Amino acid sequence: MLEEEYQIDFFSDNGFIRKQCSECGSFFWTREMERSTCGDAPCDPYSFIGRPVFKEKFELAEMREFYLSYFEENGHTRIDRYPVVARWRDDIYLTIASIADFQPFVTSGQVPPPANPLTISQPCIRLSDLDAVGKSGRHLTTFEMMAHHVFNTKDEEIYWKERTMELCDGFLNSLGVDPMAVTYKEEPWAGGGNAGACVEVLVGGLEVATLVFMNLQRSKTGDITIKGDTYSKMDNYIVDTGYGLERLVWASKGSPTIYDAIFPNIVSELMDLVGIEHELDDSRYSDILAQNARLSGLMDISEKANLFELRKQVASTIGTTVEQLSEIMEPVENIYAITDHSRCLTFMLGDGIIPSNVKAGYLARLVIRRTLRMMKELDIKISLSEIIRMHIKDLPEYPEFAKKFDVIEDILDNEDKKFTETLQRGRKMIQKLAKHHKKSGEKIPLETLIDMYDSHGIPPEISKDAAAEVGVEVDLPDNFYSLVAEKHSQAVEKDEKELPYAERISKLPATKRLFYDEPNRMEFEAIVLDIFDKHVVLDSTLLYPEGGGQPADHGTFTVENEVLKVVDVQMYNGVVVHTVEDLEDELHIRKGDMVFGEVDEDRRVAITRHHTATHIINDAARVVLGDHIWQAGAQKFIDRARLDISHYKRITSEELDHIEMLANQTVMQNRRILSEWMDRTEAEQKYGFGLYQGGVPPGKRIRVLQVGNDIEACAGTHCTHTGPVGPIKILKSERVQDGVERIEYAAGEAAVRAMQQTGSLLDRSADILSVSPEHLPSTINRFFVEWKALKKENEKLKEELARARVHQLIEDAIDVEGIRIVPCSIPNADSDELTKIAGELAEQTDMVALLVSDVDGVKIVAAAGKDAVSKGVDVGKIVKDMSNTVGGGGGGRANMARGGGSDPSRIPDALNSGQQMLKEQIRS
RNA sequence: GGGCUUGUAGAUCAGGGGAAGAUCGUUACGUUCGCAACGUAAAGGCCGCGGGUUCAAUUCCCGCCGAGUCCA
Repeated sequence: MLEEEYQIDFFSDNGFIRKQCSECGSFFWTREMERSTCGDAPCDPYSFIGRPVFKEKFELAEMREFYLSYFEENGHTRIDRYPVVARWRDDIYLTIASIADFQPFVTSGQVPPPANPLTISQPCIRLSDLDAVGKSGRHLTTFEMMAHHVFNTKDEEIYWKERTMELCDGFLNSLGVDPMAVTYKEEPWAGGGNAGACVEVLVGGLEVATLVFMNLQRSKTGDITIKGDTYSKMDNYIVDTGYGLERLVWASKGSPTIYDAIFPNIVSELMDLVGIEHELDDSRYSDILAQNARLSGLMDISEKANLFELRKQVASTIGTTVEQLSEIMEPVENIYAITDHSRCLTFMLGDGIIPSNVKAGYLARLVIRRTLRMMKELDIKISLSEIIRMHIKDLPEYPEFAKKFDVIEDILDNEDKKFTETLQRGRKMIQKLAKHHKKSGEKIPLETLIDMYDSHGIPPEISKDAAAEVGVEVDLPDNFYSLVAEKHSQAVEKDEKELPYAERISKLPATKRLFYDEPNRMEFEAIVLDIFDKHVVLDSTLLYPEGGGQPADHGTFTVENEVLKVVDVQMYNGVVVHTVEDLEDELHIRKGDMVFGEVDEDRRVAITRHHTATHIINDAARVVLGDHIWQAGAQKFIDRARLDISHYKRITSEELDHIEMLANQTVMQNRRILSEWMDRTEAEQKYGFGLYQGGVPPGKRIRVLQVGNDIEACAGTHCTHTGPVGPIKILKSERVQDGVERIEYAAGEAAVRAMQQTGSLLDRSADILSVSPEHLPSTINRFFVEWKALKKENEKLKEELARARVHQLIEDAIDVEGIRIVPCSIPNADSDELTKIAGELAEQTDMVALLVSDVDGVKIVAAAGKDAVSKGVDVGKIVKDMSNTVGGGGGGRANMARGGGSDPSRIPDALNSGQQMLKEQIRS
């Protein structure tokens, strides 16, 4: 990053000088002439612990309010926080920074910001340093990023670097900071395809804010290189700041750890429960924690080796051993981590994440299981939801969480149960394996441990424990989890679908979409703006382009008696592109032509009904299942539609019936469906992010659709009233992932057809049994029971028959050197019968049975008694040979073999040769 | 979205191309005044569903359905 990027008048006007850090070499600005280091770790250690840097102590709510009102007073509009689950984005699951709220559409300039300049305190979740949480004294999974943002365009600049620095410095001063303790460090920033100059704000060795001046975007032809990538200037340039609320509170209190600063009540309550004295007043005790935090500020402790190093250093400075120190630290660290994790879960679950085995839900489950494990380790008797209740009480600024508590409790009980089951299963598996290894006197190999974790979710510590109980050792390397990561091959990055003709399309004006204002009109005239291959762009259209889970309309274009079938319609940046079927000698249609267009009405109507039905079902499902459900996807077809919703249990058939009934009641009430194009920001403020159930549409204005109590941003086609949707029939539900249920249903004529189909299925089935459909269940049950009884009886009879034959066959046996052999053809006996007879015969230890039957080709079964086998008889070989003779194959063991073939005419030959072989085996 | 594991008796699981097993539970009988315990015996299986390969599939292959789990 160029030096000139940091030549800001603010610095020179306010007595700052630019220096180069004697430790790390980076440049920084300071008011203190003598300073030689940049103020950042590891060049400077934390100096604020025990020596708060601001005039007074702040609690979280106080600091948040202080910050927001400071920026309000300085011309910023305060806006509400966004959810911690980034539902408006498909590239990240969690909101990781305040700027994430405005990506991609606001930052790219497609959508205006809700206010400009604005200020916000955005709760964020980052799980990347999960292992350090609790141990480092400063890491959190959840934090609030307080920010002021400015979105400058090439036409209008609100403010840029000067004002940003001024505001930051002013804010710190109003907190009563010692101006000499503040340094501003230069640090190029890059992330998410953007980059820019950045100033890190350091107070007392702690980074409390980052000021990013985002004005670059990644570009292959760019002339600015940062961290190996090339960038070029953007038309828009954005002030992206981030002030760490929790860190500022920590700095204001100067407590040994950030945890003691931000949630002291819950920490001490948990300490009480575990029976640890958390005596921050005890200077020796708080010294240990402070020393730990100071030193860990200087290193990355995500590696176990580094944690040990940290312990060693802390132990030596306070004059104790690593073991003693660990004994003190570990329970405390776990309590810090539990408190942090449960706060994280409060936000996650409060904002509606449902734990699952995929996506954002998996992250929630990951945190839940870590927390439960630590709670088990410390033997904390209260439930996780109780801890969450404490957080909710501590966070009155978030009244929305309290309303969700009952659901959260239910979800967590469920998760606890599942985790316990998984662990039980795991213990059993490990112990079984361990017993096996104990016999051979080996350790359990690492590979097995990785498998247990990877495939069954058993943490290696648990595996180790379980194995130890059986007395088997386990090697558990420090880098276990990175070994697991290695096992997962790098995912191949798929190529972005390159849009053909992108350039030509970008030059065309947005197509007028007529179907919103005139939903019932099916014919139109329009002018051809451009044609490429089979793609036609018009100035206006009635055909709906695929989007929002609604498939494209079909239809026809007529130009001078030539009819073209439209088979696909897509929209790119507001330009609707129609694809027609086989444009033969391309010249039937030219730029500037007037075309007569017609929509395939049956298709449109069917899809429209299903789309409206989707909203009705969603509304009904929320009533039946609860407010936590969230649309996770939807697709409409001509004959049915499906809706995926987040829900933490399986939907029961009673619930499904209830949903279906409510949906049909909504239809029968023939309620009006309201649709309105609204300013995006206004809509968000009025209806919240529930609008974006089906995804976030781009654009300044969005179409807000109200069906029953369901209000969503939706660009699809809809009935004007609920009545015309017609009957709604739920077809089935399935669990598409853990935590996501799919409901499939048909509406209108499709529903009638579906009901007719099930009806006819019942009628046909009932017909076969000559009963009426209402007697089907009992009749089928009777048949099934009878069938089982008959099967059993049949088996018994075969056994009896076999025994009966056995007597006869024994009499016919041929004696060969003390071994009685029975070569015999038994017509019409199936292979089960042969097996029973042969088995029965071979009970006699000196007997060999060679049985052949002509059922379904040829079946051969042979069995030999013990004595016969010890004399060298191997019926496996014999059957193999005989089977070959009859055109098939077979084999088995020396005492029992089966085979068969397809040529019954050779049965005598096979029997003869088998008999010969047998005699040879006995004699040799 | 990608990977791995898994579906066998009411429950927990073993087995594995050639006659479906164990333990617990259930029932009956024996012992007992009765119960527990013990002994003896029995009942209980579309080996998840549908295809394929094979003389033969619960077993191997493919698809579907269900369950579990790791990762992005």
